[in-house]
This record gives sequence, C-alpha cells and structure tokens, in this order.
Amino acid sequence: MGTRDRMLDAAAHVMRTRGLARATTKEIAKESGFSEAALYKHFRDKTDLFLAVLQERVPGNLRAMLTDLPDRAGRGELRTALEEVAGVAIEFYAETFPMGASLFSEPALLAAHREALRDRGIGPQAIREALAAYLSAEQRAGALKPDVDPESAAALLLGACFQNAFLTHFTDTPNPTPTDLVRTLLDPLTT
Amino acid sequence: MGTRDRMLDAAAHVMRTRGLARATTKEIAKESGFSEAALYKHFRDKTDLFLAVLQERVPGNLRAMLTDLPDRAGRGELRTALEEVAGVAIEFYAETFPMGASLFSEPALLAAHREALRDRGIGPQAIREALAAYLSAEQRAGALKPDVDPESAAALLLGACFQNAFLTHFTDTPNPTPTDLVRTLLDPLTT
DNA sequence: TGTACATCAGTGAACGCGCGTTCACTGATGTAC
DNA sequence: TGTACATCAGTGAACGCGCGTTCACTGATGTAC
Repeated sequence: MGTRDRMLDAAAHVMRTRGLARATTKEIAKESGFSEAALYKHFRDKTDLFLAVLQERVPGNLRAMLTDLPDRAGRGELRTALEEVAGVAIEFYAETFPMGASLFSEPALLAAHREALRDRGIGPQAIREALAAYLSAEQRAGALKPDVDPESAAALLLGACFQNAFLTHFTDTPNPTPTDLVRTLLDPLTT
Repeated sequence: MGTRDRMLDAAAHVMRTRGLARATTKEIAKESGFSEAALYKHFRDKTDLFLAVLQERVPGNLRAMLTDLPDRAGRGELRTALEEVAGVAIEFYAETFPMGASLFSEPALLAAHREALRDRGIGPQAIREALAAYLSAEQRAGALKPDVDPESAAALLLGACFQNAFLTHFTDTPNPTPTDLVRTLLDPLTT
C-alpha cells in the first residue's frame, strides 16, 4: 500500500474517531507514520486531503448495490428485496453519518464536497432515485398499485433508515427493524 | 433584552451562518456588540456558551406541538393531522439540521449535549415517540388496523421528513410533499 | 566496475497566525453616614 | 446634600498555545559514461 493510501486511511481513521474538528495535520501524520511535511508532498493542503478522503474512503455509496436493483424487478419477492435494501441502507447510513454530518461545521468544505459529487453525477439523492426506479419497474410489472408514487415510497423507507442511523449515534432508543418498516409501508394501514 | 440574551442570539447567528468551526469568540463578540472578555463574565468557557445556545436557542423541539396530538385522537381526520405533523416536522428539521449535524465534528460537545437532553427528558427520539403515541390512540379509536405497528409508521413518516430536510441543504433535488408522503403511507401499496 | 551527478520520498525545525482565555483596569451606579 | 467607599458590567491589550504550512536539508536509488 502506497504512502498516499496510508495517509488517506489515517485521515479517515482520525476523522471518524476524534471528529473533524480534532483531525489536525499533526494527528493525521502521527497516525499515518509519516511527518506532517510529507502530507504536503501528496496533498496541496488540508482541504485537498479531506476531499480526497471523502471521495476515496467513504463506502461506495451503496449506489452500485441499488443500480442493479431495477433488474430484479418482477423476478424476486418485492418484500424481500425491500427488506434487503433497508438493511443495507441502515448500515451504510450509520457508517457515513458522523463524517457526513461533520461537514456542516465547515460550510466551505461542504460546498466543495457537494460540487465534487455533482461533477461525478452521484450523491445522497442518487440512492433514493435508484430505489424509486426499482419501485417503478415493480409497478409496471404489476406488483404495486398503479396510482402509487414510487418517489414517496422510496422517501419513506430510506428516510426511516437514515433517521435510524442518526438516532443510533445519538441515543440508545431502540429502532424498528427493516422487517417492521417494510411491513408497515406495504400493508394497508387504515381500515 | 439582556446582555446574555444578546450574546446567545449572536452565537446562534454565527453558528448558523459561518458554521460551528468558524464560530470563534472574536466573531461572536463582534456580532453581539460586546468585547470577547465580556463573554467570559456570562459563560464559563466557549463550550458553556455553545451548550447554552443549544438549549435556549434551538426551537422548542416541536415536542410541545406533538404532545397535545394524542388529545386529537379520534377527533379530527387522521390524514389531515398527519399532513400537518409532516409539514411542521420538515420545517423543524430543516431549521435545526445544520447546527445539530455540526456537533458530530466535536464528539465531546455532542456527548455533553446528549447528556443535557437526557437530563431534561427530551431529545430527537421524543418526537417520534409522541407521534407513535398519537397513532396508538388513533388505533384504539379504530382509525388504524389493529395489527399496525405505530412505532414503525411514525419512523417512516418522520424519517422521510428528516431526510427531506437534509437533502434540502445538500442538493437541489425536489422532495415529496407532506401530502404525497401521508397518502403513500396510509394507502395500500400492493395489489 | 567505478565515479559523478540527478532524482525523489521524506524529515526536523521553524514560521506566522488566529485562537481561547485572562489580566489589570475604567466608569457608572448604588449605599452609608 | 455631600462625601467616601463598594459594587458591578464591561474593556483593551496581552498571554501562551496549537494550528497549518514551508524551508533547507538528508539519504537512498537511479543513470550515464
């Protein structure tokens, strides 16, 4: 593993454990095993390093997992597929929430990251769009009623996963399971 | 308005506009119209000031709005009540998200804030519990099927609002409206 | 093979800067007699 | 009412510290002849 990769790993580790505000060049250098000066041979400045971490050390957006979802439309059980999606989404959000949320303390960094995501055509909303696309396909295949709004259904399910992940980091309250969520979403609520 | 209140307003304003990382004592003092030294006559240190802002300048948790919800059970239209809740929740989350998310960059501050919320018996999960309680009451009144899980239903609706608020700050993608969300939640999805 | 030089990854020590915090002080207001 | 002192909110200037960044340098490896 090259020097640059070790630095990115170190930075990601420090950001996760100490928080963005405590992720100093000194701390990152120590964790990586190199000098602070060496950081500047591989990254223009600290912002450049952070952006590289965000682009190369945040798990692959789970978009990959969701883009092939539409192909499953009509093939497997809708309920099972959604439970799987919810499970993966909860895990993904829980893993990325602290670092992502941190960005709100540095608006300039947040904006730069948003630009970077936009240039690569990805981002947090892509997940929701992918699930909505799958639900649309299932709808065309007849598994969902024709008047259902796939966007809203995706927003409900992934929103619950997103908030679950947040609450996991913030309190100890128990959260509904993927099975609970999917059942409540799919089954009729009113009498 | 007293000196202390002006300082809290100034701090809240700087935190919102410049971000937590740029919310320095110098900046807060300038915004408040007092000297930096004066800050220390009213707050032990910077952490003390931040915690006071979080407890006294973050909108009243919308819990008040939700605690009287259970009383509405069986009285008004369920659908209307939920749309109202969703609308208020989106607004509330959108307003508090940046400052709340910022805390994840300073784990020590996050922990201190969590303790403070716990001591006062409130927090982000209280909102979900309040909505679940209302749904339970509606269920007993017969408006919801008896096998529905109120916790999950609350998690779906408020989770979508929570994520809506986040996406509002992060991208420009359009979000489902409260009406869309409530309809998709309540109406049967499958054929 | 030996020698002279170039390249390159990485370092230790220093730099200036802005931060949170404290200090000795001021001037206005209240109080006792 | 006048005087002497106490209290108190707030200040300007300084403090030490840790930060991000840069500098001149080193030692290992590659290259030409």
